[in-house]
Amino acid sequence: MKNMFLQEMQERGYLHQCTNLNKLGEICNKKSISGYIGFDCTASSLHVGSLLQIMILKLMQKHGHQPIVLLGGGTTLIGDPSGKDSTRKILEQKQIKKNIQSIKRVFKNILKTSNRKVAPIFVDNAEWLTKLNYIQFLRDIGSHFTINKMLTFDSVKLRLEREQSLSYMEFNYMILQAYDFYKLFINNNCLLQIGGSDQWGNIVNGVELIRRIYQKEAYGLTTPLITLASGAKMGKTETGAIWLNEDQLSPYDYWQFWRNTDDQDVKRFLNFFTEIDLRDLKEIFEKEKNINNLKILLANEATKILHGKAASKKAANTAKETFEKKGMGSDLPVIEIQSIEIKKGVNILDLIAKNNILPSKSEARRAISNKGIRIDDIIIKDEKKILLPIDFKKNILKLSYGKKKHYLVKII
RNA sequence: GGAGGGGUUCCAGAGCGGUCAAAUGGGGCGGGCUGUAAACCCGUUGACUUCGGUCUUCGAAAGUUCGAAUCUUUCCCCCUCCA
Repeated sequence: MKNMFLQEMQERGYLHQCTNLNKLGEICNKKSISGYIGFDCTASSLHVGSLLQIMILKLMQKHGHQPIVLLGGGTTLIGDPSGKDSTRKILEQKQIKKNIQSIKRVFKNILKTSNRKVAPIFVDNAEWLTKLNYIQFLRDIGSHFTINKMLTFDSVKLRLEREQSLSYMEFNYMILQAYDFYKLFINNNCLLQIGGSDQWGNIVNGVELIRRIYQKEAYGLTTPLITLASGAKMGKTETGAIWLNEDQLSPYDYWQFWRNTDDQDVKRFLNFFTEIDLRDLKEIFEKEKNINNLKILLANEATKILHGKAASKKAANTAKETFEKKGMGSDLPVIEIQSIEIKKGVNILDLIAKNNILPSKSEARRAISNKGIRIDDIIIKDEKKILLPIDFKKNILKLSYGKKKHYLVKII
C-alpha cells in the first residue's frame, strides 16, 4: 500500500533516493511523523535553490506530518564541503545568529503555523554543537565512524581526487550532521531527514549512527538536484541570487523571475513550486496550449506561496500593465526626486547611477549608446539629457533599462 | 628539507620593456528577431570625462628606467616533483 505523502513526493518529482521507501511508507500510513531538513545559514536569506526543500516541508504539513526546520547555526561555523571545491569563508557566530533570524521569516511565510500539530519546529544546532565536549564526543560518536568509510564519501573523495585541500575541520562536517540527526531523533522523535542529493552521504551517516547506538531505524530521503534547461544550477543567476526574503528581492521581481522561466522548465516547475493539485495540473496542461499563460500561472502561484495572495496579484497586475499595455504598473520600483532638484534639472546619468539602476555612470553611458535607456518608452539618445519638470506627466515618468527593468520616477 | 612552475581584468587564459585598459574564449549586459522563452545575429564589457583626454588596475611592497603586467629585490600565497 502506497502512502499518500510519499506518492505525491514521487509524482511531483521531489523524490530521488530513499533509504527504505517501503518501510517509511508503512510508518507514514500509521502515524504522523516528524522529519527535518537542515538549512545553511551562510547568507541572510535563502534563495530559490532551497525552495524545493521548503516545498517538501509544506507537503509534509499537507499530509499531516510535522516539519522540523534545522537552521544550522552550528554547522555553518564549519562549512559543508559537499559539492564545493574550496573552503568557504568562515562566518562569525554573531553574523550567523542574525542570518538565522532573517531566514526564519521565510519559513513563517510559507509554512502553516496555525495548526499546532503540523506547525514547524525551529531548531538551531548551535544549541548542542557548540557545547560538545571534544573527548566525550570522540568517544561516544567518533568511535562509530571509520576513516576508511569516510574517505569514500563523495564530499571527501571528490575533494581529494581533485587534489583540493580539505581541512580537518570540514572533514568533521559529516559527523556533525549525523549527530544532528541523532539529536533530533532523541529529542524530537524525528524519524526522517530530507536533503538534496548531495546530502545523501551525510544523511546515511545519521541513519547509521542511530542504528549503531539505538538499533533503531531512521530514514533518509533525498531530492534531485534541480537544474535549469540551460544546465545552470537553480537560484544563482549571474544578475544576483533569487532571494526569498522580501527585503532582498521584491515580490514583483520574484514574480518576474518565474514569469521568465525557460519554456522547457515550465511544466516541471509547476509541479515543483506550486500547490496546484496534480490532477488539476494535468488537465491544465492538456487544455492550455499557450505556454505564456502557464508561465503566468507559475508566477502567480509561486509568488502566492512566498509573499501571499495580495502581493502576487499586485505583481501580476503590474506586469500586465507594464508589459501588455506598456503603461506604468503600481508595483514597479519607485525612485523619488525632490521637486527642487528637478527644477534645477537632473542629469540622466546621475539619476541612473545614484539609484543603482546601473552601478556607474560609465555603464549608464554605455547603456544609452546601446539604445538601452528609455523614458516613457522613448529611447534616450543623448547622454547629457537633463530631466526637467516638463518631462513628467502628472509628476511621474517611467524610466526603463532594457526591456524588462522599469522604474517609476516620481517628483515629491 | 631539496628542485622546479605559477599568481593577469567576472571566469578560463594570452601578453613577457613602449603601439596594453591588456588578445581570445566563456559568462554578463544592451540591441535585433520573437512570446517578458530558447536558438541565432550585432554591439558592449575598469572609473571619471567639457569626448580632447584624465585617473586607478596585471599577488603585496620597494627599486631600475624617459617609460613596467613585462626587468631587479624582498615578502605573501598556490601548485608539481623528489626526500
